[in-house]
Amino acid sequence: MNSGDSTLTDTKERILDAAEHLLAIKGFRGASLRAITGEAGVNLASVNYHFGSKKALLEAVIKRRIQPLNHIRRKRLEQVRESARQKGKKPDVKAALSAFIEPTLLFKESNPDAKKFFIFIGRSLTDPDDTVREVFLRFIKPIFHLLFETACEALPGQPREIIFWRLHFTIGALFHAMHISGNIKTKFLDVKTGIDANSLVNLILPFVTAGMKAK
Amino acid sequence: MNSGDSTLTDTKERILDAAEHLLAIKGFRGASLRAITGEAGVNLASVNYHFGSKKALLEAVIKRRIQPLNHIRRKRLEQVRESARQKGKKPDVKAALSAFIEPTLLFKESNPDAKKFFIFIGRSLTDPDDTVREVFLRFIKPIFHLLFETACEALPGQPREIIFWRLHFTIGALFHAMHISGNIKTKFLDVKTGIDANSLVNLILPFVTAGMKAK
DNA sequence: GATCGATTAAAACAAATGTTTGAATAAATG
DNA sequence: CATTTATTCAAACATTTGTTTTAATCGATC
Repeated sequence: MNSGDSTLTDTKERILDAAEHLLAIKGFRGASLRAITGEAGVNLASVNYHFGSKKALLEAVIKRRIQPLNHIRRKRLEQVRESARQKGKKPDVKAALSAFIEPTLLFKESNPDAKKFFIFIGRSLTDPDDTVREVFLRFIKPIFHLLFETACEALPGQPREIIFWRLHFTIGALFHAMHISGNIKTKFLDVKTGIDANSLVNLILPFVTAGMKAK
Repeated sequence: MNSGDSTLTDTKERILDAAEHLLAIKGFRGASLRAITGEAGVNLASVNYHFGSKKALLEAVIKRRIQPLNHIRRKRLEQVRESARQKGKKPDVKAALSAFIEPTLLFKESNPDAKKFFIFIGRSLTDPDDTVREVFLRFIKPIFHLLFETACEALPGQPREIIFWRLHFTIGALFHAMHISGNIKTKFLDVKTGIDANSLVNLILPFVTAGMKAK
């Protein structure tokens, strides 16, 4: 019986790893269960046995990575708000953006396999498959709202609608950067995509900070 | 015989329209030829008869919209460079960005059907399907290079690599905005997606201009 | 009006998909 | 050890996919 030992979860984790890889490069429809189980070295039927369906596998793949990431993002965003409240000042815009962006980008180096997931996140909101978008949105929504509220506190002069759109521009810039920087191809539109997470943070933060503060 | 009359091209255009619609909302793999021909009201085999293959249909769909769009973007970008050269000054950053962004967004209102294509463009660079990315990249690359050179002239103080990444952030912000603003769902992460093109231009231009100029 | 090429139509094709089945094997339990 | 449960495995299932085929229909030209 399943008692949390590694022999059983081995199969599940091998499936998750292979699925993560293939979902990232092939998408939900393009990653067939035969390809996934083939790469994982397990039987085709084991996906439906362990997860129930392909959609449930997708959810498991996303949840495994997003949940710990969201935990960090939430903690850092609440830190920014709390420390500002203690000082009696409004939160710093750059700090708020950094609280969301830095964990997201550094996440790549937290786990060697997370790199694959980068490509997947970068496509999450525009994925042609309803299921993928729906699952990702469910996870992203609460964090996005927290980021939004923090940004509104940091920029009390700006209308909320403008902040909303500018955060979407930020997300767009970030996710696009994640997609191309996580790409297998070494070049994308002639830019070297092999860039380390810290450098990318230092590139994107000034850009979006200036954008949020604009005018 | 084909002599350019509307009865013949009618079938091809009906296929193109239906394909554009379904490719946008379902993606390349999700849009089946049966669904496309069904919506177009034509026979299944007519796609392979008129276009040769599904991939060739995809190329035709993209080319039909992208080519005229690229023509406008190229003209406007060259205008920015030329008028700056005549004045003996460097190009204006905002003008350069506007030359690329404005036609892209206004394109939505040039054609009532182009709205569907919006979603497709918004996903073009991160599409899970190799074919889609490859075809879009082929069309986007030369314009992106022109935009890059213009931006380098406008920001002579900045290293080219930084400009390169910031333009990618710009593209990411723009395409993400296109995707959600072209979306069928009226709400996306609680923001109203039904926004007219001019308002979106006025929202995104200050953001990316400030981002390009940052520090 | 007959002929010939272009287009449409219905049917069949082979390949690939997610899922289910039922037997075989392994592991755990009494 | 015997038995029960969990897991693996190969095979088959029913759909769906893009493409091809072959015949029917249409349109223009002689």
